[in-house]
Amino acid sequence: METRTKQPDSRTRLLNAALHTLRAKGYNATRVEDLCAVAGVTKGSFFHHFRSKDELALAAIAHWDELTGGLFAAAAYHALEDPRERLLAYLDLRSELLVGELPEYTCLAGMLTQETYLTKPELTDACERSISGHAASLVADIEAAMQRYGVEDGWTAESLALHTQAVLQGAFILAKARGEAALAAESIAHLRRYIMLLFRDRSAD
Amino acid sequence: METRTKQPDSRTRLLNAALHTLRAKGYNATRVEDLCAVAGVTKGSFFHHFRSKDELALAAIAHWDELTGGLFAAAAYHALEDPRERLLAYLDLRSELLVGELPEYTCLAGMLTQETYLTKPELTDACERSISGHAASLVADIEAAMQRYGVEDGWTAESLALHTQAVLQGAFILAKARGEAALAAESIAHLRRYIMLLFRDRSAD
DNA sequence: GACACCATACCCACTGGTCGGTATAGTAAC
DNA sequence: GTTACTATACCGACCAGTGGGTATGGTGTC
Repeated sequence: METRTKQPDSRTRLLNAALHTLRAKGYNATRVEDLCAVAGVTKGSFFHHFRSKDELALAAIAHWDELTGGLFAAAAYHALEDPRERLLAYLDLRSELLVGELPEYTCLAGMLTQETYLTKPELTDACERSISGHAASLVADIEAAMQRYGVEDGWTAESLALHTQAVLQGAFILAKARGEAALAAESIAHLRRYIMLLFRDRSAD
Repeated sequence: METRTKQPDSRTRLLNAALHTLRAKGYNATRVEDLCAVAGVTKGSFFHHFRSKDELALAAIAHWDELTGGLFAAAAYHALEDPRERLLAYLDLRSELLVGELPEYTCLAGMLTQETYLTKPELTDACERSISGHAASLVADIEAAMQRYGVEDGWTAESLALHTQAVLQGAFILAKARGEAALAAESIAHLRRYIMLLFRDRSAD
């Protein structure tokens, strides 16, 4: 019976097409029909599943959150005992993810934020929640590290968490401008070094 | 005779309108007629001065380079004796520039890079030159600081220069997502702390 | 100083293509 | 026959770019 090479359903195919194409071309330059072509469905099908292009973008962000949320939640480093090591391992994972074509490892939320700021408030909000939510997942480890390494320096765990996201977003822009993933990796390496310098053994002091 | 409140000519008004509107709405969402309305000229005038919307964007980036290049070249901190202090003062200046409405302090090149990557190669190239050129203007100070503070750590001056730009770009995205400039300032503060940690007096070691 | 000529700047009505979205009819499954 | 989905033809708004024109000022010539 050979169930037609078991593809995901049309809706999911459209969402996956959106993840790829939106990151590659941005919101405005992506045509509904581009997505249909990539997903292998027709426009009729598209508007059956989504009321509008905007609604698809919102759904795509939700889809993105689900995928990435799962990826990081399942990562092995959460088992590490030292919270600083957990943070460093998180950055190492981010570096390892810089493989393949550029639009494959770039952040959807960061991309859309830039473009929809001021023109599509609901989209920007969704992106904000996505980024802030991901940043929030780092706060506990940062707080624990601050405690363990006796850091009391006038900055909050939340601000460092957001800073990590800023570095990643900025690294993606630089990588796009130059067309090399290596650049992004170097920026992450600088951030890693910063975290090592922040949380260092004070025993010698 | 009262020369009619001395406005710049139409071409310059269009370029200034482009700096503002492109940063606020992005390339694709900016209509030629939006720019004309802001500049107070007609579409006919627009196409008299620029062959196409693309060409205007290129001219806007050149205009941007000129303005920002002048701004940073003229900054007072170049007179400081210690190269580390020059770097820190550069970051302080970047922080001080975070005033007014968001699209006023955001980076045009970073914005356009995101959006035109893969769709408008010439524009992306121009953005890349703009960002890389600005980063390059920091390299000499970084090298001097590395020398003075005896840093030999497996990273290059160029990579730190690019990292500063990545942090700034990322900070702008976060600020857009959350709608507050304060966020960008905090990221710059983290970068400042990193540089202080990198270049610190080794006399106590 | 009057005339012819030309260049630059500018205006505005229009067009031709594009694209989000709709209407409608068809098919598969149960 | 009803529900879920897909296909195709089409509509209407929008917008980059055009074409054909005017206004102004300069320059050479007599």
